[in-house]
Amino acid sequence: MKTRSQTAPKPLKTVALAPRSSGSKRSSRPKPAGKGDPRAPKKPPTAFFYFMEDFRKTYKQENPSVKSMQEIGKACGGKWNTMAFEEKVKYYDIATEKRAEFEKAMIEYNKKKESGEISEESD
DNA sequence: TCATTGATTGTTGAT
DNA sequence: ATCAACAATCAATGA
Repeated sequence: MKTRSQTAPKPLKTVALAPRSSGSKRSSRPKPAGKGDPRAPKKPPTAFFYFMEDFRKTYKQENPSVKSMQEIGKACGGKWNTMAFEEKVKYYDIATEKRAEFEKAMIEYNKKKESGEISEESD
């Protein structure tokens, strides 16, 4: 409800009227601004990641032989899909709070940039 | 690097 | 000029 995301597939507008007109495939990010940013707020882990932290331990206990995150990741995704929203909401809640802080940090970060770019702290 | 999914951000297109 | 949507990249882990 507050955030725009949260897996809320809403009907589009422009897309409905103009599906893909103006052929312009923006393949790849035109301007990777977040590459050389001095102190750009990094993205906080998503609910899935938080769940993974907990799942990792559990999975490791049941599968001490499995150390590859690749396999755990698949297992995580599999279970994540079977998990009830009530269980997931718990991780969503954590991630949501983190995002709130991240958003705030991003706003200030943008302001700084707008103000006059951030001085690269000469260490 | 790989895989998982979610989330964010940026750019562009259209009105 | 502003809204809306898309699209791609990134986030951590652990060998």
